[in-house]
Amino acid sequence: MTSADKEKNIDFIREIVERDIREGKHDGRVHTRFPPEPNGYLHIGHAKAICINFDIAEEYDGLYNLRFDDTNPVKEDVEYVESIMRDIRWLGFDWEDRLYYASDYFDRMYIYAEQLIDKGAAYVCDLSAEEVREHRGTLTEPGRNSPWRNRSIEENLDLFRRMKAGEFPDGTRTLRAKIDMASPNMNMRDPAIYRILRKSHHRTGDRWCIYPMYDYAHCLEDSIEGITHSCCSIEFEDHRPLYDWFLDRLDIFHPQQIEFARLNLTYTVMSKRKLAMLVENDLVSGWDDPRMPTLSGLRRRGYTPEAIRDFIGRIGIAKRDSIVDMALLEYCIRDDLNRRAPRLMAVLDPLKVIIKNYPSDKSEELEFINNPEDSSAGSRMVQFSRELYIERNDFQEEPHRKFKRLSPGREVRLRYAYLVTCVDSVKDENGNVTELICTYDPETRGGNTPDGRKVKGTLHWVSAVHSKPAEVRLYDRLFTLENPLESDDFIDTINDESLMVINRCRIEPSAADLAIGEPVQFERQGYFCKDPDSTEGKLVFNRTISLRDTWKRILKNQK
RNA sequence: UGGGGCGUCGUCAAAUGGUUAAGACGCAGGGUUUUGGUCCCUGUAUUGGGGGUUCGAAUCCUCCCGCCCCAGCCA
Repeated sequence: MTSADKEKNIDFIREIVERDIREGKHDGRVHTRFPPEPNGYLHIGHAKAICINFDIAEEYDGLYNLRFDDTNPVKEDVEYVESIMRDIRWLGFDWEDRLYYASDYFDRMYIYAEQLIDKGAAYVCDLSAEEVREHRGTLTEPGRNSPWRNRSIEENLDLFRRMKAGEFPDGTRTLRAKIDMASPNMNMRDPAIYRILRKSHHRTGDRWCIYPMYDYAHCLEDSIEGITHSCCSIEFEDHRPLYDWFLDRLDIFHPQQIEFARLNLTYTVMSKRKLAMLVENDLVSGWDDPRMPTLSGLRRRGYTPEAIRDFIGRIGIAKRDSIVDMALLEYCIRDDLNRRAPRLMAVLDPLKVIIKNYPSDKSEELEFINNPEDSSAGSRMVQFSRELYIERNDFQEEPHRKFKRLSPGREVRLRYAYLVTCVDSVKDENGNVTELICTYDPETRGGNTPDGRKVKGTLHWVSAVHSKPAEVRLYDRLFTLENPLESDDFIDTINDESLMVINRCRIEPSAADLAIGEPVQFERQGYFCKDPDSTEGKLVFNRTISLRDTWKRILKNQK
């Protein structure tokens, strides 16, 4: 692609970045960061933030940092820092040696806080949390100044040092920025910048008993790292004046905070709290349940990083609230997997087929194409024999008008094998078909017709003796509502059929050799991958996504 | 009812006063096909509402309406 062909439409953030480069701001340097708090697992909403920050840095020859924003030891844990790093690497990003922790800067932040006090821009406040709230005012009424607001610099310095030294109990004092208790922006009403908190930190242990607050810490972290563009989600928009205030007061390197809308997806929820609720109430099997929008869940489900990044690229970046259609994500994973997933035959709901005129002591190898979309994927040999399984719903005793598959007297193709005709069926006492009797045409080996005759249907199949049993887990959307939050209680809208386990599946033997998570297409059905629950003797597959199903649509449109 | 932000196809989302208002997904129809898959083709909006400025407005002004965020010693 030449530069003239390049897509001209860029998002507003890239526009800002390009303008800054053009104008030589920060010497044309671009440096971004992704700053998760290590207090939970990453979801696809985080993937958007990661891609925005990291892709932009890459596109403009810049750098990106991974930084853990670990300023609140109450909620944080190393377990999360590990899972976060694993997920980001899985997405395909490499922060090289630029891994940072807010806690690495605690000393510098403390020094900056003393500077703020020195400048008369911060004070130690003895109000309780409750009293602070009372003084803050409301959305429509201004707040009142703290009685401690006009302490001398010396007293503030002394008190702040003693806070650090551990002389005061938790919660008894805070360091506050001295801004404006009447500001229409609540964030500017003398926000707390340090609190006393005796809680062991996962990295600094018990070295500190005071911890900086987000608004104070975050701009400093960005500044210290020389971040040029600090892209965050939109709820921080009215924190930006505070972000700027600290940096201006301290007169240090000043990054630009830019806000964008968070990602929402239909038929799921994205808040950490709500996802946690699903886990805690055993509504899902864990954070990596394949129905979860977490990166670990999507990974286990069989989503690829390429599909997720493609998706993020397609949804664009803007500031308005939106709910992206899950169908777009599904399109992206199908599109990716169609190109790369090798094909396999698997029968989910087996119906026995006897090929009457095929010798019972015979079997033969037939050549199957591994991926029609990728000739380099080659072919494989698959065993054919007298007794086979086909999909139960590929047979209709009294076929629907548009049904193209097997029915009494009709000839269809068994993919890559032979044309067969159904001549009889065996039923149980309830009248259910338990077995089909067919004949095959030996002239049609490979599924070709030397006489040029056409058949409408082509079915997948497995050989009864050669195939292996498997458990298959079919997933559907976790919620029945496009927007579960429109319900009084989103839990009520959980889809009872979001997980369907089927146990008597039969699968082509080579499936046993697949690695955990390796994507495959079960022909005519969908994309699947082996679940970590698989053992030596038991194959377990997750359905990542079904193939598009126009047959289902034909039936639906008829109703 | 204070402040901040946002309203363009069913869903995302371009358009930066002059285009028939991009594109993608979805949906509908058709073609190809040894996967009812893939692929290909066709169709699918006058921009929240009213006034105004202008030769010309989704873009500018104005009034209204609607949605989101903010009253943690969370991030």
